[in-house]
Parts: sequence; C-alpha cells; structure tokens
Amino acid sequence: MRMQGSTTTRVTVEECLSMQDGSTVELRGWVANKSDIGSLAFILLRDGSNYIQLVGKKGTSSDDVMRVMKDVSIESAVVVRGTLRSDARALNGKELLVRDIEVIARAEEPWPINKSTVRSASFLYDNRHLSIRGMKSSSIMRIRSELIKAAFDFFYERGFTFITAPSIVSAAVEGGATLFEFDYFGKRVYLTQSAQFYEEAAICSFGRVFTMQPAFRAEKSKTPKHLTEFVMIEAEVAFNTQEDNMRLQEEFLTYVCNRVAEKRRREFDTLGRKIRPVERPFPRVRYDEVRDTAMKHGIEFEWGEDIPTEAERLVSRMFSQPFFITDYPLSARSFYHMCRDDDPRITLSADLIAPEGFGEIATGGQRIHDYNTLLERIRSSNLPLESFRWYLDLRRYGMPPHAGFGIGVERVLRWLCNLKHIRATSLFPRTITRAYP
RNA sequence: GCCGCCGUAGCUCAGCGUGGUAGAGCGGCUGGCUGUUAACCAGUCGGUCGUCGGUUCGAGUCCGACCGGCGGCGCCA
Repeated sequence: MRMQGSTTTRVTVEECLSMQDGSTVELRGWVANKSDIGSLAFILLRDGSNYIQLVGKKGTSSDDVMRVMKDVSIESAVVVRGTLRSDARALNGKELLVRDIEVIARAEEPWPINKSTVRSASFLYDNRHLSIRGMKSSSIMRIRSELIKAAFDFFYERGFTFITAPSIVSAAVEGGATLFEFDYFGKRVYLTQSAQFYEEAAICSFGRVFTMQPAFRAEKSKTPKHLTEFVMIEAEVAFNTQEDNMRLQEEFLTYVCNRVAEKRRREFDTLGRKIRPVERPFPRVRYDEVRDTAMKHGIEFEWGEDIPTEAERLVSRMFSQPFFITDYPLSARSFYHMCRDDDPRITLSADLIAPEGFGEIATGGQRIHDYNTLLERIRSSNLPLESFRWYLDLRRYGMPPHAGFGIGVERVLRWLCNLKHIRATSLFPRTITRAYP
C-alpha cells in the first residue's frame, strides 16, 4: 500500500490540521459521515483527535479511490493517504484530497444512529456503546478526562496522598435505606456509598488524603441529577477545621474549573457552552437565610428539615458563582458531623451549590473526633454499634480535629457542560432504570 | 416510596371521544447529481397497535390486570 517515492507520514487529524498545504499524510480513523454527489465523494473522518473532510474527485482521484469512497459504509475503519489543502467549505478549514484509501474494518449497514434516531434519548442510551462516538458525548468525555487530571494535579501539588477504599463494605456511611446489598460468602455486605470513613483512618497515616472512585446509591431517585453509580472525589485532612475545609473546596473547584475551561475550550464550543471563570471566595449563605428566602417565595419547610429541591433551585438561580450553604441543622445531617460549640443544634458542615439552578455538587464538614461524643451520637441515632466499632476505635488512638468533603464528578460536569441530565456525563450511565449497555 | 403522564413503522407522533382489518413526517433502501456540511431530486420498502384476559358479530379504539418507560417529589454527590 505504501506509495512509491512518497514522504507520507502517519499523523493524527489534530496534527495534520496545522500542517502546510501540499503535505502528504496518512490518517487512520472512522467514517463519521459521507456524502456521494456523483463525481464528488466526501467523507468526514474521525480519528479521536479531531475531524477532517476527505475528498475524492472524478478525474483527479483514481477510479479505485472513487469506488471505495462511494461504497464505504458509515463508521467503517479506514486508512487513507493524500494531500492536504485548505478549503473554507470544509469543517476545520482543511481537507485531504485522497490518493489512496483502504477499508480496514467494514461497518455493517445501516449505522443505527441517524438524524431521526438522535431524537430519541432512550434509543441513544440503549445504543450507548455506539452513540458515544458522537461529537457531543465525546466532547463531554474529553472535558471529564481533563477534569479528572486537574483534580489529581491539584491534590498532588498540595501534598495529598491518593488512596483507594474498598467498594465492598459492611456498614453504611449515609442512611441505611440507600445501600445496594448482596451476599458475600454468606454474609450481608453492601456497595460503598463513600470512602469517607476509610479516609478518616488514613489521615492518621498520611495527614491529607484523597480518593476518586465509584460510589453507589440505591436511592430510587428519578431526577436529572442522580446516578446510582457515580464517581466521587473525596478529600480528608487531619487538623483541618470546617473553615479550612471550605477554603480547600474553593481552591479545588476554582483550580479544576478554570483549568478545564482553558484546556477544553474547543469542546465547550462544540457543546455551545459559554463558561465564565470561577472566582474565590465563594459566597456563603446560612441555612436560616435560605429558609427565609424560600418563605418569601412561598416555599415553606420546617426548621431542621433538609432544604427542598425547589428552594435549593430558587437560591441556586440567584447566583452566578458556586456558593456554600452553611450551618445545617444536625437533624438534616448524618451522625458523624461535629456541631458548633455555641449551638449544638447546628453542624459545622456546608453544601457546595452550583449556580444557574444546577444545585448541590459537594458536601463537606468537620467530623466528630471525640470518642464519647461519637459514641453518644451513634446511640442516639439508633445505629448498630457493632458496624461502627472500628470507626469509633479510631477515636481512642490520637484522632485530632479533622474535616473533609465529597464532590460528585458528574454533578460538576453537568453544571460545567450545562446538561439537562446527568446521564450524559457518564460513558455508560447507571440510573434507576438502566444498567445496560 | 409518592403524584402525574405515556406505550401504534427504525425514530417522533396522529388515529381512540362516537368500535368496522393502519396514517404522516423523518429515517432506511435503489437510482441520479462536480462542493457535500441537518444536502437535494425521483422511486420504493416498512406495523403481532407493550402483554394477557374480558365485553362485542367485530377492539389500535371500551373494561381489567400486568409489564415497560417518561416527568416531578422525597433522598442525595
């Protein structure tokens, strides 16, 4: 197949877009789209780095090339050689005049995804193994990849140690009703909801740790912000107060969001998303203030109850930057939260809320480090003491004040990409009604 | 778990009120076209009306049960 006397170099589409006209290159990729208009044949080639248009012209291209370009099916894998030229009519302003094309793996016809079937979300998710090749979903995944790298960089630059916690656990971190349970050699175990307890053990070894791993929630939530399996980034720091913890979240989110916005500009353009820089410090609103604001808008809820979605959305729409809701009542929080010295009904915890109505993306707080306080809290919450024995045990051996947070990767992405539904942020989303493909 | 809505062609949906053997647009396929980009033009294929049962001479249409999905709430990252 190699052309005699040529200086054909194998490059990616992205690389060849910045090469000079007249360069001879070899590309490998997939037929994203094609159109045959008689004596002209066009193929939109995708290789994972970018897209470029291939052109065949009767008279200029050989009969063989014309035949292959007309016959090739959508999504076939091809290797192609030809000459680059600029043309304003082509996507990305460049096209490849094909001199030589070979089909490496022919795709069956018809390709199931067309301009009619893209109207059906359920069809696209039933065929997610194929539909992820599309421009929108791949842009979201590239942004996701960058976000994850930025998160790792952030924590490593600050001396955090990356740890992984087990996915198979014997006790709940959150409420017991939301666990996936299964048989483990005759014992009842669960899929983890959070790495937090394991991080709390690890901080006494490493000082500051973070995790990034799947979390599972059996919540029967049919909302555009819930997955049953999602990736959570959690961080825990010894000797940190809730004040330190909120500052860390601010630094983390500004670092990650601004890096992603800068590095994945093209993908955000593809999605039509204009994003503004995230700035520190984030505004802080107390739970009581949220409740007052909600009541002024006719949304009533008892003090001590969690903030209803409608109220959270209302407040979220009032901001253009992420913000904290602080001073949650203990009754709306898990047992391990530490309370204020001056008011034992109020926890040292905060939710981090994305603006524009997107809502909660992270929760963090200071944990109880005192043995007797935690023991009393487990008892008054009617939790099985035996399940939390090791967690409690940590408080016997030099547990200092400490704080941490958990942030949902898909929730952040949904906000950054301005997506209607969180399932678009996952390559193979798991929701209450979907575990396939 | 709760409230509401929907299952008819590959996709989106009309038809159901007033029962009489099934429609549209898009897509697919075939052919045409020297600049396609959501192409265009001509032709053509396409249905166990979610499942089971009931009423009826006759059910996509009426009744019941079940299954599946969607939107929202609660809960949460």
